[in-house]
Amino acid sequence: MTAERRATIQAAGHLVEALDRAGHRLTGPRLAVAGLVADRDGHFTAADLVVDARRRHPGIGRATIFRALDLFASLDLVERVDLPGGDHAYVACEPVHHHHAICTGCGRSLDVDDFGLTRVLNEIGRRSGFRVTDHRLEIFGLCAACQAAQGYPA
Amino acid sequence: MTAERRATIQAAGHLVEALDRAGHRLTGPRLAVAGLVADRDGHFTAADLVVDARRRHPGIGRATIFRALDLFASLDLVERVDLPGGDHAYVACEPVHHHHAICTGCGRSLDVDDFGLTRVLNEIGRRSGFRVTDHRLEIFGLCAACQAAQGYPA
DNA sequence: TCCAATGGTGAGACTCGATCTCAGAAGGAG
DNA sequence: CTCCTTCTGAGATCGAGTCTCACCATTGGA
Repeated sequence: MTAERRATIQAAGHLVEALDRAGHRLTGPRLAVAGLVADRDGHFTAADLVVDARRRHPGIGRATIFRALDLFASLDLVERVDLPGGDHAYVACEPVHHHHAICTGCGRSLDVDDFGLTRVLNEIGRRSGFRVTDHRLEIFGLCAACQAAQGYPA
Repeated sequence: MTAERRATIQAAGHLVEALDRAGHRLTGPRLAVAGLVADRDGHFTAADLVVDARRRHPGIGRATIFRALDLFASLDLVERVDLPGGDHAYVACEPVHHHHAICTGCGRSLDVDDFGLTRVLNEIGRRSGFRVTDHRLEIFGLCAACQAAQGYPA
């Protein structure tokens, strides 16, 4: 168990470190979920993780996975996104404000910073009298690799 | 029934017209749902409409309401938005591309046009190689009226 | 070393929004 | 009116997410 634990900590390094820093216990199940999240490439649903867990860490309960995801989300280690179809998904990400560009081809997501959005929001507030307190921008499209694969011109 | 039908058509005029134009039947239940949507001020959940319907048009099934909302959404007469809490809601809107600013005080929503967002998205695409095909911007905050009510300085 | 307090866990029941199914009821072209 | 198609209501069903509860693990104090 200790070897597996060490391997997980290595794979999910920053997740584990952030958990520790926030004063949460580094339990086996949490490390396992952190590992599954770290191994995921792109967005995933809670159900995806449940399936992964059943395969790679049988014995972990569904509730524990939801709890771990909630915890990660509360620490901004993971973010909830809403797919165009209305499904909820999660994306592992850095704990700073940014947005996600989600590739509809491969499902990977790309962190995107502000690029002037704040200015646009300020403009909206100024013109409409609306006091913006929160916002969410989700971008959908094709990443460079998927464009190439589908023969788009560069 | 015909009088009620005429009244509904008047209240939910553009919804009904759009349905007709798209070649869908103007049935009683659909007109009723269209009327409920038109009477709503701000965002609402499917459950809200179900409650409204039970009161004002008993006899309309739950499934019918969901089907009508799906239909309206497919015609861009109504848009699905995802509230910060993760709930799904709908907003009646004009069938042109725009975004919603949702007031967390009163729940009303304000249609917002582009205000430079397209430029931001283009910039994102240019810098990252991502080919943006779709996006969703949701803005949360306080409308002018709610700010005044809560004593914010102008 | 023991003990109690705190925090975490698995299992399974439960909630509730949303979808599906199916028999029957309307719309509407002719 | 007749017939075909589309639509509808009722209720079953699904499924994501939450809750409860008894039990386990870790920690820090004595």
